[in-house]
Amino acid sequence: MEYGSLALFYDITDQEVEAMIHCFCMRRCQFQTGQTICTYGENAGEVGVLTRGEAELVRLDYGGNRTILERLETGGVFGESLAFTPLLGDCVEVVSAGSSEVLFMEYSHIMKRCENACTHHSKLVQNMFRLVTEQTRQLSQRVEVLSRRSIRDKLMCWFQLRRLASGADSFTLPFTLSALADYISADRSAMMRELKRMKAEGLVEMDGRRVTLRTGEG
Amino acid sequence: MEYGSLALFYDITDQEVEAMIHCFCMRRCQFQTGQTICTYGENAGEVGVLTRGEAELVRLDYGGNRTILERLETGGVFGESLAFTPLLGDCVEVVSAGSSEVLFMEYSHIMKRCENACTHHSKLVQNMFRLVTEQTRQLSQRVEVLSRRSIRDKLMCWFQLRRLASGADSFTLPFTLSALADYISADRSAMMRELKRMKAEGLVEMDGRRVTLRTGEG
DNA sequence: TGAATCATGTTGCACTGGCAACATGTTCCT
DNA sequence: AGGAACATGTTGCCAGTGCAACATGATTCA
Repeated sequence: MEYGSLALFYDITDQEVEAMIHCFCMRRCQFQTGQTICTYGENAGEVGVLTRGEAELVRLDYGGNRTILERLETGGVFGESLAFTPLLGDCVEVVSAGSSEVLFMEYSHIMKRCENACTHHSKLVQNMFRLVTEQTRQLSQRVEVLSRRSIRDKLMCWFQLRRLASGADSFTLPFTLSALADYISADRSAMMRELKRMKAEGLVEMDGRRVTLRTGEG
Repeated sequence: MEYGSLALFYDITDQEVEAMIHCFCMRRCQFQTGQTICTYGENAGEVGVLTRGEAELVRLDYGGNRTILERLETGGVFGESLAFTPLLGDCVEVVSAGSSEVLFMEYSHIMKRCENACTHHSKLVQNMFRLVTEQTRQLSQRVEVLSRRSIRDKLMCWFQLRRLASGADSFTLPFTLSALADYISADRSAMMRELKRMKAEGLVEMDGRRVTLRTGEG
């Protein structure tokens, strides 16, 4: 097992990780498609790392609607203490997409300074920090987009963020148009309509999921 | 100076903080009302702590609109590496509200493990971690609210989060109704209209900024 | 290969909510 | 006390958007 490729264990040797697994009493578990990896509300003090496979952070609200809050790739971390507080009546859980493997650990164990002040321990904390910071960045970008009033403004805002990230006026959507509608929290058909208008006005060009912005730095 | 009361320095003695100030080459600065404490884009590697006073994280977009992204109290931390990436053409800055004092430090200094593996250093990292985690929670709540389609749903979602936080069906708005409209990213007058309807339907009661929810755990 | 499921694309209709333009109450500053 | 600046409250108008209900192409699975 190469742990080094996982962001959480960056700059920590596999031996050190093995030592921590033992020292922190981490649990390693396997999951299959559709299996619930964890349910928020239970084991709130636990943090998980996806060491293999993919998973989805989904919410089931009391009306039965299913929302994908986040898609987790290998290396992704999750845990109630890290982010989402479910609304009363809602249920948030991490579900395995395909076969996956997860390493569970106690949040308090990570944060508590251990007696022997091991180097890898503080590296772990720093890595965790980097991951949470990155998530914060993602979230504030989403807030940025969602706080626009119109579908057009939301799209333009998001496109500009993508352009900034890609460094070029052309970039490829990282997910489907339906998912984009979810992301900007708009009706899909209304979004399609607006996209069509924007294309007609020459604001953007689109070829499948390839987007080209035709605006100055607005 | 009692640093212990600041969340960033929790569980670190004032002597240790003083030592770190020296060791990390932190800069201490004073500001008056309206003075710019820092501008995102410059000194991206710096983190600041508000050791006295209050400040606002504001955005000026290219159209000249001014948005308050966050209000910082004493103990608040800010820094580009922690959150917001300004859109191209936008300008994000921290502005002092009243007289304030700020301690600046290098992000890399905090994260880099120092040679002498000092205890207070890793405590600092842990505290910083807690702060960022808390911010993540705030942001995901805001996303939660903003992703609702209608003003009514946004309000109800936010009210329910407040209820959850306060533990009672009654709670007081932490800011003005105008600011609430900004928070849910809706037109103020439209929000007032919707609030009136909700009151008429008996969903909520309002007396000034005192809100009472009249619903089961929806 | 056929069926099922999903993504994309389109349109009509109804209504929400953004905008502008007010009035009044409250707070704060000089 | 007078006035500026702000918070609250209200209304008419209508563009934009959500919703429902389709059609068609793409992908997946048995």
